[in-house]
Amino acid sequence: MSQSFVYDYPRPAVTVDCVVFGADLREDRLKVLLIQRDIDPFSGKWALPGGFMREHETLEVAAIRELEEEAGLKDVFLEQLYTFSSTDRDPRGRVVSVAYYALVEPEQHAAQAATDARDAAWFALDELPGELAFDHGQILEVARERLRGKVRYRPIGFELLPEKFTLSELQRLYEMILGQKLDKRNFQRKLHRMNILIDTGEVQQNVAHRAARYYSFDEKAYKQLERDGTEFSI
Amino acid sequence: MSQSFVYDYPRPAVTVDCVVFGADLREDRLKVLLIQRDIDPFSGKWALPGGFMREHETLEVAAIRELEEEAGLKDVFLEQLYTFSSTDRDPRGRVVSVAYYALVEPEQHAAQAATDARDAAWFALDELPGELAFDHGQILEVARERLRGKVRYRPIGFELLPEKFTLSELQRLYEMILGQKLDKRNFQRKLHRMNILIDTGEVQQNVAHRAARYYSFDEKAYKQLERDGTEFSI
DNA sequence: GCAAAAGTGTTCACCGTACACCCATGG
DNA sequence: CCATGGGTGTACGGTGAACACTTTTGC
Repeated sequence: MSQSFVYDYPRPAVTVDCVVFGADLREDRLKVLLIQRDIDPFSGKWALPGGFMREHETLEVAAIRELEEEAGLKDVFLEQLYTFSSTDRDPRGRVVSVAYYALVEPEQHAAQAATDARDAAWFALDELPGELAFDHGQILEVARERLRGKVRYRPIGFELLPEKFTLSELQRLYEMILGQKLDKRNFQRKLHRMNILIDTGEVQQNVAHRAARYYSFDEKAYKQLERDGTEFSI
Repeated sequence: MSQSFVYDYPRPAVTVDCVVFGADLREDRLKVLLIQRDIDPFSGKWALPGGFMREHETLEVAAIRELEEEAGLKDVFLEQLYTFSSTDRDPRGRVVSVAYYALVEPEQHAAQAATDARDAAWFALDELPGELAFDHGQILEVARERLRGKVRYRPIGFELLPEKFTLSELQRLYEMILGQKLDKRNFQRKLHRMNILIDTGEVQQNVAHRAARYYSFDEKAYKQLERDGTEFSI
């Protein structure tokens, strides 16, 4: 099939890069998953997990594969971010990179190094291990901006959250992403009004204060709201 | 440089495709710029203008070049839409396509066929010339959705509009994009409140009704609002 | 004078925002 | 009993939405 492909110019390579944000509710800050490169270029430097797309896979599949290969992460819901194409972004030659981003719980996604990576770890966004490889610092900035914009207009989807969560946890997550404090009463009222929360009936156990209720997302109601184009803002 | 590139897999090709919307204020409807292909695959079919990225250009540059080569369009402000990578989207083999979109005035951007195109023309969105080549019908749908979403949260920028325009023209443009009627008084009040309109002092000439004022966009004020993250909705 | 589009205000309902106190639990 | 976080209501201001008439102009 591709043998018969008529194409006169040298082809650029296509890579995927993944910006996986981890909302560390314990430490109350956002982290990002990085891998330490073990091969040149930028051997020893930290970078976003990612790699070359293969011939028979889509970009999404490549991104999911690379995340597992390089950092041991599975079951991550990725969303396409942007495609980067500066001519000098890779010293090896012409490489176009399609970036994806995701938001997960770092505790449930223990990072572990694998192929081509000396190490894999979570880093707080204000404590990055030096300058990242390639243009990954720039990609990370674009992803942060996108995540902030996204969360402002749409409630964070069920894909991005634990099965069960308390409203305080959800609020802390929003605060981390937006980088600002929110009013507890207003936040709770707004979420309740959206009718996308299901009270699981469970409550926190063994906490030294009044136990919080656990909620889960009402996936059906949420998707219906998305279809209706219902607007939200936090 | 690219000779020394270590990469074991067959490389996919990279193309750009451009969804150029034309707001035809006279006919009160949205059009899209298409070209009729003159080479296989899909010879004779209509398609989005686009083509292969070359080695020493960025995707943006490639998109601008292809728009001029294939349809004679210049000075178009493009925004990246999405990157499509289904494995079967091109019968010639593996092709990843990065789509861009834009909104222009069709009168000021006369389409004319050129390289690889038998013809180039504007089509109303509900009168497309049959099924488009490749997955371009799908790309077009994604672009429509994006344009609607964009216009709902941000006022249409100065890049996308004539130098001078009346508020009715602007309203008709919004109505075309959103596919719904808007209230004249509410629309005008909202635009005025944003403080991004400059009254040019000019008025319509030779119209069989009260002459409308011409406005232009206050680019500086608009960018300032964007920086502030000021929210709008129409 | 008439057809055609421009321009202009008010009312209502809803929502975002600001703000403070009592409740339940473990230690 | 105290420290900790959970949970709740109200008042105000702003904005989106609905709604109709007068003005200007060319013919």
